[in-house]
Amino acid sequence: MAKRLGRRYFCQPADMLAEDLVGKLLCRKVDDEILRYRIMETECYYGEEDTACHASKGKTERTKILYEKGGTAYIYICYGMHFLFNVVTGREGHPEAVLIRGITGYNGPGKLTRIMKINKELNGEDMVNSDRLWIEDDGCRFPIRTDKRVGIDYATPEYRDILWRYIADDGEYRPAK
DNA sequence: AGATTGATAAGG
DNA sequence: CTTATCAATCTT
Repeated sequence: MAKRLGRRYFCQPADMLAEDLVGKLLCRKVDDEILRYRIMETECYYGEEDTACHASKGKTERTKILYEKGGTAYIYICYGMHFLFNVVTGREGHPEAVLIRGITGYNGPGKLTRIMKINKELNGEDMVNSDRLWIEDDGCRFPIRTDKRVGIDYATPEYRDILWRYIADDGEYRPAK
């Protein structure tokens, strides 16, 4: 039986959640229709000290969402044309989040937001209470492999090379790139 | 390898 | 105000 993830869950550290969210069901309701897709790939962004994290330059109009409580949706436009979707994690006041990079059938962070109609309207949505966007656990588990994060060459070496990308390794899923 | 696309953040 | 940059994707 699938159960919805609550506040306690989202308040765990981002590196733990990034790994644990692989296999969970990302749920989106639009026009009384519920879309459910399984999360197959994530990345962890952790704190102002993580030079790949948007919050590494401190709190701004855009990044203030990262400082919200765990379970908040952080959505922003990348390269002028793609929405990228993150789940804020950890304790309120500490900027950390998990980027959802892939779901079954649609690999790539900009593709899944298009398919699931996730847009900037949902930036700041509280996924613990929302009836538009939430995550469920139906008990599904995958073996996980890790890799370096994608597209963050601007980060300092110790954070550029850290293995904070988590990929479902079920022999089926093939990540983009 | 190149085009696309517009928000964001920093600088004058 | 201007400008460079960007957690990507598609086409050639």
